[in-house]
Amino acid sequence: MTEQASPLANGMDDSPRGRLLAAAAHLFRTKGFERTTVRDLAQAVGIQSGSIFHHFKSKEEILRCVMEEVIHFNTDRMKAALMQAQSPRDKLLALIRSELVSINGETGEAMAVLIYEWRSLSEESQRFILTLREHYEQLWLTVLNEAKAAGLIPSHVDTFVLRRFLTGALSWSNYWYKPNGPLTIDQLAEQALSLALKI
Amino acid sequence: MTEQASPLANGMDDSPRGRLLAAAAHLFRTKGFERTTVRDLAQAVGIQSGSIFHHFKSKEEILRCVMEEVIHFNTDRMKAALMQAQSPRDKLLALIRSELVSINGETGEAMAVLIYEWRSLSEESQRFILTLREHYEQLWLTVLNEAKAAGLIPSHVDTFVLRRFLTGALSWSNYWYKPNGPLTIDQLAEQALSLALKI
DNA sequence: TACACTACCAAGCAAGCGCTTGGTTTGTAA
DNA sequence: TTACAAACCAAGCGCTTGCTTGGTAGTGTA
Repeated sequence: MTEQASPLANGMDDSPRGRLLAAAAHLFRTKGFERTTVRDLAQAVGIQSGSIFHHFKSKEEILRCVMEEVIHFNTDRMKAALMQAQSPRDKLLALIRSELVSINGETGEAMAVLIYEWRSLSEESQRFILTLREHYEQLWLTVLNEAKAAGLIPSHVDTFVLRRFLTGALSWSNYWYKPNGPLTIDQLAEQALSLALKI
Repeated sequence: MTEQASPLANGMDDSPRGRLLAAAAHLFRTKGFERTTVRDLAQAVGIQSGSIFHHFKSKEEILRCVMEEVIHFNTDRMKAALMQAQSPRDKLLALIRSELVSINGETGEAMAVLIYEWRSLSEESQRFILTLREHYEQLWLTVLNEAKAAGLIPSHVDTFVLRRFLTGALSWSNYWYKPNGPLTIDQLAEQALSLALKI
C-alpha cells in the first residue's frame, strides 16, 4: 500500500541515503566524479562530510549505487514500453523513445554518470554493473533482429554494429539536446528511427 | 627539406615537449585527466615531476595542447581526404572514414581525450578549442547538405540532427571497435554510410 | 526507566596533490 | 675556452583529499 512518486522509486527517495544519491548524480554529472569532493556532496544535502560515511562506506560505493539505481529503473521502464508495442517497427520506436527519455528526462544526470564515469569504478564494481547492463542490451538485440527478419533493416547491416551506432548516437544527445528547445523527444525519436530503418 | 614521420607532425615529435604530449594523451585516455598525476606523467617520460613545468605552465595547459594538436592534425587529414572525392556519396564516405581513422587510428587516444575530457578544461580553454572545432564541423554540414540536395538523404531528415547522431555513433566506436578484430575500418565506414544514407 | 538504534557533528589524521624554488648538468656555437 | 640557454634534479611547501574517531541528540520499544 505504499505510494512512490519519486522518479527513481525505492532508490532515490526522501531518505538521507536517497537524497545523497540524488545529489551525487547531479554533482558527478556536472563536475565529474573525481572533481566532486565528499565535502561538496555533504554541503549539497546539508550535513558534515564525515556523516556521509554513515550511509556509504566509500565515495566509490556512492557512484556504484547511482549506476545500479538508474539501470534498474530504466530497464523496468523499457520493459513496460516494450509491452505496449506490437509490430517490430513499434517495438524499435519504443526502445529508442525509452532510451532517449532515460538520457534526457529525469534520470538523465544519472544516465550520463553511468555512461561517462565508468572509469572511476573499481574493477569489481565494473563487473557487477556490466552484468546488470547485459540484460538490457539483450532486449535491444532481440528487437533489432526481429526488425531485420521483418525486412525493415537491410540484410547487409550487422545488428551488433547497428546497436553500437545507436548507443553512441542516442547517448550523445545528452550533450546537445535541450528539452525546451524546438525539438520534442518524440520528434527526436522519429529521426533516430529513420536512421535505424531504411523505411 | 625537413622530413616528418611522426603521426602528429610538428606537435608530438621526439622533443621533450612532444614526448610529454604523447604520454599525456595515453594517460589521460586510460586513467582520465583528474586521476592522472603530474608524477605519473613524469615517470612515463623518465623525468622528475617538477621538470614538467619547464615545458608547460600548468597541468591543464598540457590537456589543452593535446586537444589543439589533435584537432589541427585531423582537420588537415579530413581536408586532404575530401579533395580526393568527387560525388556527394564519396565525399560523405571520405568524412566518415576520416573520422573513424582519427578515432581508432594512431590519434585515437588523443581524440578520446578531446571528446571525453572536455569538462577538465578551463572555460577560457573551452572557448579556444571550440573555435578550432567549428571549422571542422562546417565541413561536415556542407557535405551533408550537398548529399541531401542530391537526394541521398530523405527530405524529412534534419542534417544538424543527423550530424549529431553521427558524431555520437562514430565517437562511441572508440569504446568497442578493435582494429585487429573481424571488422576493418573500411567495412565499418560502409556500415556507417548506410546508416546515414537511405541507399 | 533503560536500552538500542539511526543520524549526525566536530575535529583531525595520513596521504597525495599541483606547483615552486634554487641549483646543476648538458648540448651548441662563437 | 668561454658563454649561454635549454633541460633537468632534489627537496619540499601549502593545500586538499577521502576517511576515521569519539561522542551526542532524537526516537521508538520493552
